[in-house]
Amino acid sequence: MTAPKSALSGIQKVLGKSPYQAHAGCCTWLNGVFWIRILATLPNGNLVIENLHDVGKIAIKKVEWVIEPDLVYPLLRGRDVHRWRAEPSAHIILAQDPKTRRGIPESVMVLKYPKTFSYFKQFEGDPKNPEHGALRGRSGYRKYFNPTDPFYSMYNVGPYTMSKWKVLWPEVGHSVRASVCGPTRGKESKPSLPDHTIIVIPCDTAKEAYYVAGMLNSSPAQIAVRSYIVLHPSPHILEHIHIPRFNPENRLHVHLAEISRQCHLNRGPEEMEEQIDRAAARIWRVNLAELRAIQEALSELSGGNPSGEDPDNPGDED
DNA sequence: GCTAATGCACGGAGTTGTGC
DNA sequence: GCACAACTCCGTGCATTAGC
Repeated sequence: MTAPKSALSGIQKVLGKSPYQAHAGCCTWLNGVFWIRILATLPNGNLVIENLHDVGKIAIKKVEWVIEPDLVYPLLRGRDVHRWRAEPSAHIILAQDPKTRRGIPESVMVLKYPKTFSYFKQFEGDPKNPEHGALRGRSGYRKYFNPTDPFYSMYNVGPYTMSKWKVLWPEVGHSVRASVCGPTRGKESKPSLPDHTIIVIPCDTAKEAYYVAGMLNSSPAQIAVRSYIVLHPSPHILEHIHIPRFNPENRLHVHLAEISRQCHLNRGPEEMEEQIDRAAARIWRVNLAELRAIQEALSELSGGNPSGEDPDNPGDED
């Protein structure tokens, strides 16, 4: 760990193992098949979709298809998650049972979701000699699944993936840019699913999610993270940053959750972030002098941008 | 307009944990 | 101690930006 000396005493109060567990998002190994754009909704509810054929390194043919809406979820990519903001930019087809951690059996797919199954079928590849760029040829499928498992099975999909309330941050970057993501509003009330470049903490309630995001985005947590990671703020962060379990009876916790919620509504104006820092500092018992030292050190590390947000991606451009 | 530098996301492989 | 399962971590290469 490297950090300015003046900030060390404050940072030490933040360190420790967290009771929360973080997970990577779902891994497809062939995003160009599973990631889609919805072009239209038909009167019977079915969706006209186009695969995001050009998102990945592996060339995929471009396809327009009609599928059932049941297995389509909003997709959060790394670029969709910012500090205090997470907005899905595409959709993903999840033909997976989070409990068995296998794809939905083909026999069920044929009966219940024949259009979605036929969509996948065109990308299946030769079962005996699966080529690169086919679903059966995916490195992960070959490594983790049997040829008898559904050929559209995915990885890193568990109950946490389907959690209604989540705290997320992108795995790529020099800091944690945390945001809360709840169920989508309106007709399509489905959880947004993170891709595998996003780290997820499942939460029971909205308040708990706002509390955890507030703690992670606070200056004490930010500097602790930045003092030891190089590029990938992965789930291991919670092995080092101690975030006490949310207690709805604890007024400090509830207060922090409320400010964090306001930051999400207002995209984190500076005066609110100062309140976040102070509330988080009280929870960690970091005194005011230590907090000031941390904020100054963070400002130096960020080149005068203590929030840790990318200067070219402030998150309030729209 | 071209080249170099930088940032970041995708895809894959290594590591750790668990059960027998 | 071994085999298998689970999943995190990171290298590579593409896209974007900056400098000339």
